[in-house]
Amino acid sequence: MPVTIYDIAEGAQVSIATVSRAFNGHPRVSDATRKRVFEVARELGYQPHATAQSLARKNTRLIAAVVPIMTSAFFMEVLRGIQDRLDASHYDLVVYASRTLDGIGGQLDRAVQRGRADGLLLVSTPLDATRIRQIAASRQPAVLIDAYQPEIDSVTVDNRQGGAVATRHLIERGHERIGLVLPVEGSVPSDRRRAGYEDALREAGLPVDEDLVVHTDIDLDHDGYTLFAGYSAMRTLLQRFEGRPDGPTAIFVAADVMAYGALRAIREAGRETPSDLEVIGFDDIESSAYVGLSTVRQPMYEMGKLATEHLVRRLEDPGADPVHTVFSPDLVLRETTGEAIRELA
Amino acid sequence: MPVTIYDIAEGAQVSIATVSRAFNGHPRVSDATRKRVFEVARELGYQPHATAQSLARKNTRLIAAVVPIMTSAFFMEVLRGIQDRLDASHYDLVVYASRTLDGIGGQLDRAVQRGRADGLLLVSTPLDATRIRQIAASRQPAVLIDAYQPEIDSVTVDNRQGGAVATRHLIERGHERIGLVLPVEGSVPSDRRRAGYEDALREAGLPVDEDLVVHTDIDLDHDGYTLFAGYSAMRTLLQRFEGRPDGPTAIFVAADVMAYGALRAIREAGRETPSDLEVIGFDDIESSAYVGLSTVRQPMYEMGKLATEHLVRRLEDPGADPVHTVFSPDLVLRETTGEAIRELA
DNA sequence: CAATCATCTGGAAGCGCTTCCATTATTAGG
DNA sequence: CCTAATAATGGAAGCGCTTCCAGATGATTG
Repeated sequence: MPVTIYDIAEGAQVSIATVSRAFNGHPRVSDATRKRVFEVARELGYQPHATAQSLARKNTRLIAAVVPIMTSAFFMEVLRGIQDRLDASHYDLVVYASRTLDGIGGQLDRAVQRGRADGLLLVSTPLDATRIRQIAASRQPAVLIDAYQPEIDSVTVDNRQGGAVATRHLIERGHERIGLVLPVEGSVPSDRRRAGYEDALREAGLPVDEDLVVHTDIDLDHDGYTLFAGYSAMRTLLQRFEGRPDGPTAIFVAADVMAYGALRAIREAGRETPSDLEVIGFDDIESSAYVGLSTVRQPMYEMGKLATEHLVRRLEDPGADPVHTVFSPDLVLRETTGEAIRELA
Repeated sequence: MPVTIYDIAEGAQVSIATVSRAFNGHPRVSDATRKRVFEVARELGYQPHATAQSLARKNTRLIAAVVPIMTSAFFMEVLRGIQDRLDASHYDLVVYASRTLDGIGGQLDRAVQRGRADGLLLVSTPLDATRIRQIAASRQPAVLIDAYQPEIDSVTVDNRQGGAVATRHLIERGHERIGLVLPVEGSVPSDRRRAGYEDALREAGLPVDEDLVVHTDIDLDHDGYTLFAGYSAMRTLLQRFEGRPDGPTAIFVAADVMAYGALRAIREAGRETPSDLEVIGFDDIESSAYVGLSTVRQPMYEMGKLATEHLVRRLEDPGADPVHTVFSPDLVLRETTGEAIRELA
């Protein structure tokens, strides 16, 4: 039989109220009593019952994170940031991951169930008006990561600027025919990266050529942010220009994982990176340094950490106005855009 | 004010007991009443309170997963398997991740707290006798993944066989000087992979040369299962044989992520894979197909899924004897051991 | 020395459910 | 038509804690 607060009350000859106060560091408990309580608790191996505490306190000390696509290294990094911040708090993390984007609604339903969690972290989760109302109705504070809604706190990166930065770099390297490999059409982050790509081309007086742009038609349930989607889209692009003189000499791929797929497709086609075709990605996941992939760095870890910081703060102060943090992406140059290979730190 | 079972009892003119029964699909509720209850509940937007249910039912419908090192793709894959199985159940997943191996104890403490979760999934978690007692004392069923203890259910892969399979392949390809790149000494899975490596060498009548083996001395808090650890260990190995005629012509790296690091180190040294140096890894994480890394496949997704299956089953039948499932690893041949590049499916 | 105050403690209500037991209404069986 | 089942429902206890309120005790003050 598990030991309860009653057992230790009996053992220490006090009421359960006092035991509870002792455990919660309430000041109005004499040192002698507190010591006695702890002593008995230790002997009996007492542990407070988390559920009972939750019910009585009206909070669960649980944070729910809703994430689509467990596959991607992006989410891993964000999760690390979340976890690190949470370690410093008394919150535990419930993960609602869905393999498909469609499934995300069901996960959200579970996450917002009354009495499940105290707060919500929504990673790359597209939200329609109904969902927003649902979140509001749940009265749980929420923070979006890699997504934006005016009425909810969010932490994002400036995707448009990132797209521009990547493209400008390729232009500066002398490229005029720059391919763009994208996940599905309609994904907000990549649509904005595309906008940045076009900004940079126009800025440089270069034409925007639809032929150079390819959206994946693969892995739609992940919005195409996968290795295979990048591979397959790149093949499409290569085939499109096969034997033509006006093919791209550089490619901007909207995500590092997709870029890995693209690099593979390029190799399979017997072309070389960077000599035949330069490539730049987006995200800077950990392995990209080793692959030598130039990319636009998104501070994923920091985004997760900061979002959690905001959430924890909002849990203490629910009234505040929504805060939107936008990180600036950084250009990271490596071998796939012509840098010499060098030692890693 | 959130709506409770009392509100809907009042609205439907029944007792709270009946409302509860209606919601839990209890047979002894008339159709008319059930309908009325649901109707009122819908109107009022009622949702059962998860915490209150947990307390009354004495179960949380939560599974705790303890995982070290959120970094690695290995855990991602396992987590996907867990999540997929969980989706088909009514359990949600609490993730206790720790960035360092030392931190894992603290996470475990949280995970086994009374009333926190109904069951435990422990991924690659080294357990000492104290911890095992702690788990037993918590009375939660547990399943180990990528770890073994006689008294606890487990799902593992035959690491020794995997090490042998990888090494045999290199031997068959004509190599006699085969390097071995390992994480820290003392990590159980990699020690067994090493044993397999030695098995294969002896089998073939080749000497086991300590000079060819290198353990990383980097990222010790992750047991060295990192890109950088692989990179750095490989550099050590290359330097050791610099200018010598008896250097390795092939390398077995005990984990794919480490192999990525090793490949980088090889490239930096101006050597080529596979022409100068063949490489085989262990794990077969998703990106390895794209990198063209030969490896030994560990069915990570299936391991996560099966472990969860066992756990869920044990939750219903706590008495059963421990079950130990051992998967056989598969050899996957790609470019780094000389296969021709070919299209991905 | 009575009045006031601060400190410590216990009683009891309550958090929102589930479920056992008892009760009532209904139907079947003889 | 009466009794025995059977079905549907309500009352109430209980899950293990927190916390409000009040009481008791001892210290302080004029």
